[in-house]
Amino acid sequence: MSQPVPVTAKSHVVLVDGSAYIFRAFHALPPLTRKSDGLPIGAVAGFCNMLFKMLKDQKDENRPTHFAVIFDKGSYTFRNDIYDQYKANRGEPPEDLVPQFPLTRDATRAFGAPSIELEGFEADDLIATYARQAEAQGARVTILSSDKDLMQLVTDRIAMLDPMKNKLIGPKEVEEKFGVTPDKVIDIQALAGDSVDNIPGVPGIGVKTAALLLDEYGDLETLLERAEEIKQKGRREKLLANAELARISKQLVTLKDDVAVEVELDEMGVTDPDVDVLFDFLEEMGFRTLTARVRQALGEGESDGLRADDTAPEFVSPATRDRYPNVTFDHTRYECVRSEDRLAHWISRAQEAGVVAVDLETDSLDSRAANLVGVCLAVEDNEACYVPLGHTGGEDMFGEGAPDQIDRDAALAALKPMLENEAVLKVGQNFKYDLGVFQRQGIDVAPYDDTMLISYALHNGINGHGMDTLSETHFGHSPVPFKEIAGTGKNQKTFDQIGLEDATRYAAEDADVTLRLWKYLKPKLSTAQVTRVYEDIDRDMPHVVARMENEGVKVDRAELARLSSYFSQKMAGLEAEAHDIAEGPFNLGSPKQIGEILFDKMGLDGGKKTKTGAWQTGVDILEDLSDKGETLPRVILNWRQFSKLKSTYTDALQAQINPETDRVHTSFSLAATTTGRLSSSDPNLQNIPIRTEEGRKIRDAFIAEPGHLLVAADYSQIELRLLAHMADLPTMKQAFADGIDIHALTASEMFDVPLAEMTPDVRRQAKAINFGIIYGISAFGLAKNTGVDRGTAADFIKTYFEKFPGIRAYMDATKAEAKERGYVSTLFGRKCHIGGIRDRNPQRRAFAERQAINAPIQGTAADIMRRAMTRMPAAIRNVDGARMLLQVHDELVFEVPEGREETLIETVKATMEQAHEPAIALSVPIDVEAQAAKNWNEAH
DNA sequence: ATAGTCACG
DNA sequence: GACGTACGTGACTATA
Repeated sequence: MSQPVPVTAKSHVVLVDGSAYIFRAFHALPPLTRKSDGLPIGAVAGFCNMLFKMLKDQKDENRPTHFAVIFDKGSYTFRNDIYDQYKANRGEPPEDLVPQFPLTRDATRAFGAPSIELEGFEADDLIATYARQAEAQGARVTILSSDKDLMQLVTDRIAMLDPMKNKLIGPKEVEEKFGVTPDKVIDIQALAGDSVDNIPGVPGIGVKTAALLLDEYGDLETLLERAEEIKQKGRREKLLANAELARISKQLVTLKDDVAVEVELDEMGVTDPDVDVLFDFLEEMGFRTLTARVRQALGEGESDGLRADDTAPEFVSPATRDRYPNVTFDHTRYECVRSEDRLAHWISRAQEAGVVAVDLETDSLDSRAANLVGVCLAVEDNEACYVPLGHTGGEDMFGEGAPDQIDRDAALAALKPMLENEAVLKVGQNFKYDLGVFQRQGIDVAPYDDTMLISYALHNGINGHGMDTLSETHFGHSPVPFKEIAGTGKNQKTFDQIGLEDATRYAAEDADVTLRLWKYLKPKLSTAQVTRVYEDIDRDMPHVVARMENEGVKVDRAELARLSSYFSQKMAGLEAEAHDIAEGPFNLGSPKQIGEILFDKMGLDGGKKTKTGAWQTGVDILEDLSDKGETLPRVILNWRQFSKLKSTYTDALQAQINPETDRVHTSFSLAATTTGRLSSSDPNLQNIPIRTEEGRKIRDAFIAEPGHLLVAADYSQIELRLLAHMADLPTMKQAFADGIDIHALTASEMFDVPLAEMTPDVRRQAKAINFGIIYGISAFGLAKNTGVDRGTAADFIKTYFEKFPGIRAYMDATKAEAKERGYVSTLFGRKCHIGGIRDRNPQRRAFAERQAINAPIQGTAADIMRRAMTRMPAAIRNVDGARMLLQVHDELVFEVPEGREETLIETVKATMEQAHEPAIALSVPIDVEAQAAKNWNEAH
């Protein structure tokens, strides 16, 4: 049991929010039951794992000296006297959780920790009391909870730790969440309210608005007193009308930190548990794995080899923050460069160093609309400069007009030799953007590295690759947020309007961080054995893709406008028809209303609810109803199709056309997917309709310039070819070698039908199966997709495995590899990290397994495509006027002067078909089909 | 902001 | 034995 130990400045007090933990564990963990009698004990198991890890598996400086678990007691507290609706929305706890409440208290005692609760108070109040007491003694406190109500307690010495996500919550994180320092959190909550606890707050005021108001007025009371002064009418009236509600809310959310506790803080001193009591308890629960671990830990002493449990958190405290390398950022050393002399000085420093981080600031996120506002260079940690070139205003500018700046063209001319100097490596973060801007200035930056892509080669699937994420992950440092210097909302300043001091602080830091990321991440490429992936596949993508984005694709606005009104007409007709059948108007765009009409009002069968309790009205459901003879579902589906086409394509696309060139410029993301594919956005040009006749019409609007043609070149069945190679499927490989229709071949093998007698229907089923295999097949999924029942689908899969015996071995080996290493690899060595592959929850694990099966196939195809793309500019240089415009995963689109299309097709085909060479040899041929036409529709 | 739906490979 | 499922994306609309 615990022993009395005085709390001092050296103590580390750990307080567990027991009630909150078991609720979360109950929902997050699989529903285990005790073997002996079927008693549900999943939450208790999670709780015990957590306790065990906490007490035994910690590094010395983090080991708790004092430890207790705090629970809620009863449901009536002093807060109910203040506001009778407090937590009135809470239902009864789940039936399976109720018996686990007393067990967690037993568990706490079995581990030798005090279990603390007090009538009339919530666990939060007791935690607040103890935390403040400990802090007063100078001790360090860690609260195990993710409850935001506790965030008001956070200080330099009091941190929270989310035990499920293993995320440390300090003052910085609280500020990220609420936008104010921890001491203002209660004011935020008083204004914003909380639907979970039924705290009313001020209706219509959310966290964001509350933070803004508090920022301006300081605290809640001042705000309420001066509410008359608020400019926005809505906010003013809401606050005036609900001031009392806000005051009550504040009382409700304020934790009571002076509870007359029964157990003193000093009594929580950590001791070893009584082994007999502990083992008795574990045995009784039937926790065999945990029993073994505890035994091992006690037997082998401190230096045991315990393995971290999948679901148990690794315990990290603020003290471990210093594990990050070199994180001192000193903004005072950044220089704002205002003369050509100083610029020359920085350029020569870059030349001497041989490596320089480069970052551009512009007035827009769209690199084509963007005007250059400034350039940053970083040459060493903390040694960075900002060169303003296009600032138009700002608060540190006296009088009116723009500040003194170096002439933009002179600065670019001075920078150009260094940027193009082979002996100086330029480092950028998401460099595609900057390269695109430089290209438009006639500067071809080389050589360069992109820290985003280095991170992508190293950690795809583990963390994001944006600069802020990388800085936080690797350095524990959050760069100055753009919002901090530019504000938010419609009054947000663009970069040219920001004062030079703020601009320098923000911009130079970006370059500084980028250079440090490069120093930190680049050497990891070779240790992780992904140097080839980065250098041979990814590194040249930024300038190649920047070029494609700059080119854009020509779109016929008039054609889109015509289609738009055609779709409108169709929609109007269908809408009238739908309202007629439903005998009343409703919003066809509202899934909620559709569900209510079909299943509540009309009382149709076959309704299913989503996990949020709404009726499902997706295609599957509506098609089912339609097959049963209902007319309304078909009408809805048709309306939806036209609505989609109109809103997403004909209308949205018109708005994206650059009026000067009549061209549309998408943005390709090079590090967005877990498999190596690109993605496209603003607008997404990788999902332009093709599958239906009406949708295909959109493609008529994607055209070539007069005197030019579009060429579309597609890899044919590349994923199935790669599957045949990787899983070693001789029959399939032979079929590809012979140029046989692969889906027909599959059908013939599976259903014993000679190729000559193949029917479209049988072939269609085989095609669905082939796709299913690539996706990590399940009988359910296949059944849903082919329309056969689940038993038949299961038979299909069985037959497939028999006819193509390599498949099973491939799948098993891939799953095993994922489980063993946490990632799978493409043929080129790109690692795809798979989260959840060791998850105890069978559903999540199965999902991860399907990802693992699919990733090497999809990823290898993506690698081949990337290689083809980076080789393409050199390959098509001999075709005058040919330009690469778009990539759609297995397709590239080009524009070429009429008359040269045949040469281009020949070159493109060869480049694409040989893109994997010489890195790998394939036992299947790679085939590319290409066609030229006036528009994208006919080029297929 | 999130959920539902649907467009693509 | 039950449970939910094809892999990878992005955009729009309704709704909270």
